[in-house]
Amino acid sequence: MRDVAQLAGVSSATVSNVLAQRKPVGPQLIERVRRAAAQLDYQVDRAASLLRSGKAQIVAVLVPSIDNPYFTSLIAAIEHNARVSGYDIIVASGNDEDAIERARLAALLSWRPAGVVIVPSTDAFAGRDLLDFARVPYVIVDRVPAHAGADMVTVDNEHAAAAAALHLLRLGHERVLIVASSLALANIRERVEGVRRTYLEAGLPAPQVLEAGLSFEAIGERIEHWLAGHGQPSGIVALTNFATLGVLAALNHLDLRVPADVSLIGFDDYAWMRVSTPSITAVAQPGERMATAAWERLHARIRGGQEPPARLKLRCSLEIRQSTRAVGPSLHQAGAPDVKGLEEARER
Amino acid sequence: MRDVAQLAGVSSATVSNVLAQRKPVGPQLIERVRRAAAQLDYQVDRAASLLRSGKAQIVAVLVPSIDNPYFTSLIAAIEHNARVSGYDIIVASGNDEDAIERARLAALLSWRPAGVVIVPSTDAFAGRDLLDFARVPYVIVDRVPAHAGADMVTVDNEHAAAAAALHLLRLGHERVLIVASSLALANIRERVEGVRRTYLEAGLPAPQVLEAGLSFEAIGERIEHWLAGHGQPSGIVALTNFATLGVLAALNHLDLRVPADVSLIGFDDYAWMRVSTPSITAVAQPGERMATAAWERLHARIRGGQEPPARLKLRCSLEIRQSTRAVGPSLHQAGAPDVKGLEEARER
DNA sequence: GTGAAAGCGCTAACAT
DNA sequence: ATGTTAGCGCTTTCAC
Repeated sequence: MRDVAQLAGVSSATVSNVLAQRKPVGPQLIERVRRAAAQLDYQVDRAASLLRSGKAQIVAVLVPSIDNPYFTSLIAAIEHNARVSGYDIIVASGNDEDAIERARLAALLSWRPAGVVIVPSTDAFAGRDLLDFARVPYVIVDRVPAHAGADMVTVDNEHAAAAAALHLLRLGHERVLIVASSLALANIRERVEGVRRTYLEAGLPAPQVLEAGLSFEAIGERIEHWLAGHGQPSGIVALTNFATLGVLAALNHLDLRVPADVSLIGFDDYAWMRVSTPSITAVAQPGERMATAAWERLHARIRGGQEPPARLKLRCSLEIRQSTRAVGPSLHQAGAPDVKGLEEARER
Repeated sequence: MRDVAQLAGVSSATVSNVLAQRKPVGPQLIERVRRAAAQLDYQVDRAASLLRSGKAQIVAVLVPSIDNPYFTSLIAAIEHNARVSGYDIIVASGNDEDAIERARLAALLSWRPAGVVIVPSTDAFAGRDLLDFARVPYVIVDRVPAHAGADMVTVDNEHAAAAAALHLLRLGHERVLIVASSLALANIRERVEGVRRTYLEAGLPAPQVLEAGLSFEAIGERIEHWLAGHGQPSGIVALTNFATLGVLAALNHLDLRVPADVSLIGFDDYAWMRVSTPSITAVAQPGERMATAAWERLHARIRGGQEPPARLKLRCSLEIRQSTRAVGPSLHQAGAPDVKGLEEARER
């Protein structure tokens, strides 16, 4: 930096101000400094900058698992947004465990990131006190703890699940199984509730719920076991992408065909769902929009925004494909009025 | 740190030495310092540490794309290994472009990472000079530039592709299409060569090659177009995961059944390939082993290892599933001696 | 084996 | 609008 200052014939403070666009500087000096910096291939030493200013041009991203494509697509979108604004990202995985989440978060915070994007590993949101103590702006994505005075971006889980349920309902499915990952997560409970309410409001018994776990291998086994013990539903709603995979694995194993033997609605929307045979009807979460919204919130806070924290709920869309088919008498065609009314109420 | 030193009744230098385990310190002092640090919840300021020492406990990971599950699984595995050794990771995407790769790499290097894991965006390996200039240890993964005096970890692409080809050959497939992403990448060319050589050595004409692009939507369209113009092969080898998806999309669209109408071997092995109907025969790359090997190399260099750079080639495995089936007279059952010989030569 | 002191390269506060 | 200067918190060198 000294060299740049010398070459441009200015002080180091001016170089700093030009490069960080902090204080107003005369246009000719700006030009001289820029040229000198370019000529010397100069890059600010982020360590020194960070040490002095106390803030890094970095945002930390903490997700429950880096192996889950849902979270990695979130990371990719955040990375893109952050980069455009000149921030690098550091990532870590909480491994679905509170203790690890805390430990990883502490490590990330020691970089003094300008902001943090966090998907809590559990509803306990074990990292909250660390974040608050560090006074770093943060935004909570996807999983939402009960009480948190912070910005949050999620999807409308109940609405999404209700749309899926309504689709099955219209196709005449009365015996439906919900495959949940873990009911300890609020967003999963909301999804369960969306399906339940839709069925109850239509005057049908509430679907059964299977809590199958977080890893897709385990999920497959549990489902297989459940189906053996409870008999076959006509439709299944899988509430996560791993649950969707697990259901398919189990059905394959039991030699049950989709949608001939059982209809399936998955959660999350991936390329393979479009190309598999049959293609999979699925609830598509707006991952990119979530990431963009989260970044906008965080960026505003980083720049000192003081609006009260808000919770943003985005709508999912139901991508109807080949894995769901009509069975028995269609309630919709039969013109059942309560279902029709429900539809309008929910799809407004 | 001053507080810790005071509480423990020692100098700050001693605190530093204890915490970083740099110089030998008396066991009682170690204990006192440790206790004081714990009591005050002390964490070293990484900025100051970095500024003074010039090295961060960070490794930079640069991949061509964060949207590709192949690369994200690599990131996940690297993150895990690095974390165990006390390093955080910063990630960036080169977006499959040399210029962006260079720019992102420059940004990452300004953090003075202890090491870099890089999957070059193209064979040009545009970041080489930056890495060499920064004198930072690095390891090149997956894609290997022609000349590079650095540690490299790849798979044996030619062998893997040959195994896939051999499988089709044994099943009697003589008219085979290779769907490549981009022939500008050496690893893709090696895969093409593996298939070609296997067929040529068996006395059969070389399979045709379709260069379909990097995005899976584009790939699907190109394949559809190709099939319309060239007629239908009996078997397809897709050389990347996106190519595999693209092939499936195209076949679906043309209403061709797998494996009844055409057999398919994919590249990379994901959960959905196991559970789709039919399940997809695929070349499984040892992603986790690659990441572990890469980390071991890098870690050794970070600690000052001076062995000459080496290229490590790992073996892939062929996961045989339902998407491939025998057609016509099986060359294998017919006991064609050249094929048999080939098999032994390649599967040693 | 331990402590004292210098200084890494930058930015913020202040002076001009 | 620009320059001067102090000091961020640690690690390293050197003296003991």
